[in-house]
Amino acid sequence: MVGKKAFTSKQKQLARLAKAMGHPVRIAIIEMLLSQSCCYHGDMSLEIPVAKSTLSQHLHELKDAGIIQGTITPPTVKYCINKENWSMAGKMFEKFFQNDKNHG
Amino acid sequence: MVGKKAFTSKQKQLARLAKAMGHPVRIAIIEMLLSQSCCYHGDMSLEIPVAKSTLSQHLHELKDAGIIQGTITPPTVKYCINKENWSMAGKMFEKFFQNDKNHG
DNA sequence: TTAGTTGTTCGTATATTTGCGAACAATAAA
DNA sequence: TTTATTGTTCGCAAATATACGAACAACTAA
Repeated sequence: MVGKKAFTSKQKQLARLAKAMGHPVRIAIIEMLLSQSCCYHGDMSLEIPVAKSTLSQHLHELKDAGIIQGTITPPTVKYCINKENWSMAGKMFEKFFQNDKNHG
Repeated sequence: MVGKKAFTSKQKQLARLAKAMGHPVRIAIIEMLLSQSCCYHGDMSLEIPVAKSTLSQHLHELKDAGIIQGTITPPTVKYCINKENWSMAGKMFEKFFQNDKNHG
């Protein structure tokens, strides 16, 4: 039990982002938001094969991970990608896949 | 219940890869393998703060997802990144983050 | 106020994940 | 054969994740 290191915050953050993307429903949500700039729960509900309550849960998880944002525009809720965080996430994954430790 | 589309195999594959990366232990494993070319269970066990049986489970998951490979070299087992699959995964994530539908 | 629309939260059930130690398997060494 | 080393699998417990419909909240329109 000596010498074992705790996880770094980068490792934890990357894992958190990956986990948030680790479900087909959430991949589909992100793709819709990326391709249409913004979308409404109802729109997504027509395309994605889960109950609206389940969709809401997945949206909540993506929001929690910082990947998307929601804005209330009664009676609907408009979701969009959190562009700043999405860009950061993209860079993290890029570095990870390149294992590029010298340009960070 | 009309008009809902099943998930594409790309969506499912990306979600599967993301899910496999969605845990700090598995991120740490991949980082070790990327930086040292190859590693042994025992080496990783000294660095990563989980029981050896738990580590074995995580290695199994990464193998299942196609990210790593294991070769028995008695009495140890040598793990390495499945470079071909890793490269493909990198490209999938790259496209996803760029939402680049015109160059695939 | 009463309906209607949209989306979230609640309550519940089931499935999966994570984790550990014990037991096991495979091999090498004595 | 016995012992030691390495790593996996088993058995179990606890925590999370997934999913659904019902109920609810917030707002708009009649």
